[in-house]
Amino acid sequence: MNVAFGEVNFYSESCIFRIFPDALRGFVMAKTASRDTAKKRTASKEERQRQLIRATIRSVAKHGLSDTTMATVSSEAGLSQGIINLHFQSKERLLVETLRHIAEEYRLAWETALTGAGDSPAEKLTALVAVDFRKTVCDRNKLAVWFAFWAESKSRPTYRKICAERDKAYRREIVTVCDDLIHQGGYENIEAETVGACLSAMTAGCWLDLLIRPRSMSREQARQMCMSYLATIFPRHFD
Amino acid sequence: MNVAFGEVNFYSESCIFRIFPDALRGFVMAKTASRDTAKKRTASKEERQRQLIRATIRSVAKHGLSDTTMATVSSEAGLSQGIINLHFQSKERLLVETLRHIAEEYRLAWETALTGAGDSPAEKLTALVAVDFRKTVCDRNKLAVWFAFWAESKSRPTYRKICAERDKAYRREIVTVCDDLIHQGGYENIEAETVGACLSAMTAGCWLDLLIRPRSMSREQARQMCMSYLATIFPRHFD
Amino acid sequence: MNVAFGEVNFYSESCIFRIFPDALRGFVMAKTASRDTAKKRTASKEERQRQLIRATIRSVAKHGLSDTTMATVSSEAGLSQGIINLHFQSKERLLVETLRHIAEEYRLAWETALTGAGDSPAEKLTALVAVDFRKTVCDRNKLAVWFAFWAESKSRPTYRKICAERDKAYRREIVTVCDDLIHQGGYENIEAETVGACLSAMTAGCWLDLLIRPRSMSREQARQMCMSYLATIFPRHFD
Amino acid sequence: MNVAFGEVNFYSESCIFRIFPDALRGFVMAKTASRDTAKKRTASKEERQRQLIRATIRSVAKHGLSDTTMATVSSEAGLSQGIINLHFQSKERLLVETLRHIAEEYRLAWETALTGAGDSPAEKLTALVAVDFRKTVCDRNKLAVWFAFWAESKSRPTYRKICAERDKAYRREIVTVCDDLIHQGGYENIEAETVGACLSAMTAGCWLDLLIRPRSMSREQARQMCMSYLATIFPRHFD
DNA sequence: AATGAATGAGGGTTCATTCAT
DNA sequence: CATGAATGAACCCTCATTCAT
Repeated sequence: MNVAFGEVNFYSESCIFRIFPDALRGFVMAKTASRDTAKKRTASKEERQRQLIRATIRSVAKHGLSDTTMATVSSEAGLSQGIINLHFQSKERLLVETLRHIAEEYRLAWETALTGAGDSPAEKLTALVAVDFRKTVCDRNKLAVWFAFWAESKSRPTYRKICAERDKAYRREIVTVCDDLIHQGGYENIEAETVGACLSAMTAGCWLDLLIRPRSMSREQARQMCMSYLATIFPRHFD
Repeated sequence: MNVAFGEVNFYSESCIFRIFPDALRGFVMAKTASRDTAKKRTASKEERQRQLIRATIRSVAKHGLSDTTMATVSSEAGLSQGIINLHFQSKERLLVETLRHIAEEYRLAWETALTGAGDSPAEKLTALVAVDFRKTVCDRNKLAVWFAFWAESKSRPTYRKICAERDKAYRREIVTVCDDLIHQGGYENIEAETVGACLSAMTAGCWLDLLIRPRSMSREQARQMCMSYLATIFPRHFD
Repeated sequence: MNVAFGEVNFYSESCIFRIFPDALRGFVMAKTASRDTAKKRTASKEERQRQLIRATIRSVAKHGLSDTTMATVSSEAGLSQGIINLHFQSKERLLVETLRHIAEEYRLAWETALTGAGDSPAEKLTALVAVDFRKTVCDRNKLAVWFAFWAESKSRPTYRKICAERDKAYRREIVTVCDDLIHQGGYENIEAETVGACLSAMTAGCWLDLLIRPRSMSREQARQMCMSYLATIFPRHFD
Repeated sequence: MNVAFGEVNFYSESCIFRIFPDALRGFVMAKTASRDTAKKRTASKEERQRQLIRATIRSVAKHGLSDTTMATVSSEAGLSQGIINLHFQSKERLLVETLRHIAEEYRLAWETALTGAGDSPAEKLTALVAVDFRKTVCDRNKLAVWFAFWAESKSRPTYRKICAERDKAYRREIVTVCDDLIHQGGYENIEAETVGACLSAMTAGCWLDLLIRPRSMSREQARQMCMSYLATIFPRHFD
């Protein structure tokens, strides 16, 4: 009934431990102890959790974070009331896992993109920008979730921490790549830090536009905007 | 007791009608009709509303929008529970009025800045950027409110509308100024629209950083980042 | 604006002390001590109270007792919020005085009617029945008030007491008249008590119909129903 | 702990569908579809609703309609606060359902009585009058509820409608029976309509007395009063 | 593992009452 | 005498959580 955007190929089976890195891992491991039946149950357990996280994303996008209740989520998932407490113990934990999920998914996306990209810094930058605006990452539902958590992160250290970690890793990567490009490309007066900060800021700003004024801009246009910025900074490598 | 950030010079007395432009204006006018006592009562009424809006901003910043309740707001204001319904009828209206207030304050800020700035497009752009990062506008509490409403605006047409209006006016202005600069400065291949979009995106992105990673960047650094962007686009007019 | 039924000649000036027999009397007396100005103030004071009682009747009729608030009453009276507490100290007292008022008005009405009627028991009975269905007494607003208080009287001794007093006096009177008629008219097997009870019950039942099914019956039809009952009981005196 | 009056033989199990005739029927049917567990749950659900309605009746009788709150009802039922909204969505619906319940119970009572009575109109009339004053129908708590709703029915179309329907059916029946009696018994000058109206009015009036002056009259005395009225109208069939 | 009836704390709101003007 | 802004207790209702099934 409720078909969400980008649910296909949600993430590959192999990386399940990245998705629930902290608390759940031990739990999952414990359960996986005995073989076959356990495996089945475990799989089903994870599936349920992912299903609920997907439902949470849709609910936050549809109703906003303040109006997302256990009821909106479980009904969005087509399941019963008590299911969330069964799998996540509390609403707070569901939300945290949801944030962690999209953060992890994001990290996975650009790490994968980097591996797939060419070796040159310019190609890497292009790949990183492309990731930020590709369908699965830049899905409007997920943007709604990002902004919901960012908005609360001033008052919720837990959210802030998760966001900060995601951000730090990404920023480090982009600065490294920029630094390479600056040195390899002979761009003397440019600071990698500044370019990284500008590019990140621009991306976030574009995401905001895509979220609240979806008609004003497409994902592709947003991407080109960021590329045009790179072109002014690194004229000999982009256009 | 509760001293909020940035309450000094909240806005000048003269521009009260700009702050409550729609519904309240008629009301205020009517009440001000008869002399002294009325004036006093009216003043007190408006003062209460501003006081409550300020308290709302602090509460949203401190607890987040989901955890902002009538109790947190009224206690932040040092007043009783019923006061909000007395002045705003409902929580929803208080929130809308708070958003409207911030939006109007923002518009007023850059309009005033434009009038005070020199005649050249470059000076105007400089002034516009300066406004975005000046203390009263770029106050972290207010940023928290902006992001809170942006986050909900996908699911709340009312919020979206208010945000969109604010945004449209500002964007139009900035594009006009850029256009002037492009033509007067002889920048051929540059589109004013794109520059405006980039600058706006960058500002929003910087605001996000200032909100959730306040140690990573100061307002002044953010401003310089934006100026540096302008410098790469309009090298003969900025540095 | 709000013109109530039967507000003209609300009750004659002379019987003011009947209307507020208990608590208010001392109060009023105290205030009347000094002459002219006092008289004026007192008059104005009573007028306010009557005005508020009339407003209460309209409000109970319009909104029901559960939805009658200090606000509905004072706005119905065209006066300010605090006025009721000023004159009646509490909502409860306003309601009690309102009940007392219509009870007293009712008593006054049939007492007056009896004095005006002929000397024969039959004429008296006719007059008593006529009172029950005359416009000022059987006004639908007032019926709503009667039933509102009757409905609550099981749980409110104060209401029950006032209602009971009104009722006892009336019943005594009607039984006396019936008794006279029985003896004078030579109706042997008839008990005055029973006839009185039946007639009272019928009246109350007709009032109910007039209140909740006003189209099913007019006041005049109700009166004739009661008279037809009397005709079957006292065939030689009514038809 | 809270033993209510007249809870014995609340209504027979077989007639559950009469009690919730409209909205609930479909629901109940749907739920009863699958066997045992469903049946059990459904039964429990209905039981809860009846339990709450009984508690409502007691609360209205004890505190009056204005002072009947979700808290008085749920505590009277020995259940938690939220239970009412769980089963009836709102207080208003609980009240409406309570009125509907009493009305339906009343209708069922006299319909059953008619079937059980002899074939002659006189026997039927006797049965109808008996029902009006039998313990389960003429319970003082239920009378309090009837009068509470009648009192509000001027300002609440929903209540008025439910009362009117109940009344219309009953009145039609009683008029039919009277008509039969008039024709079969050769009572020429008597109008069935009038007798029906008188009898109904008398019943309502007696109910009022039983409610607010319970010591002045017993149910049996009230019944005899009504029978004595019938005896004066139809002397050859009653005494 | 999953359900959904039940709970009760806490939410927004109403409203009788107070009091400075 | 009269007003109406302000209070805060108590209202109805929601919803995260529990638990019997």
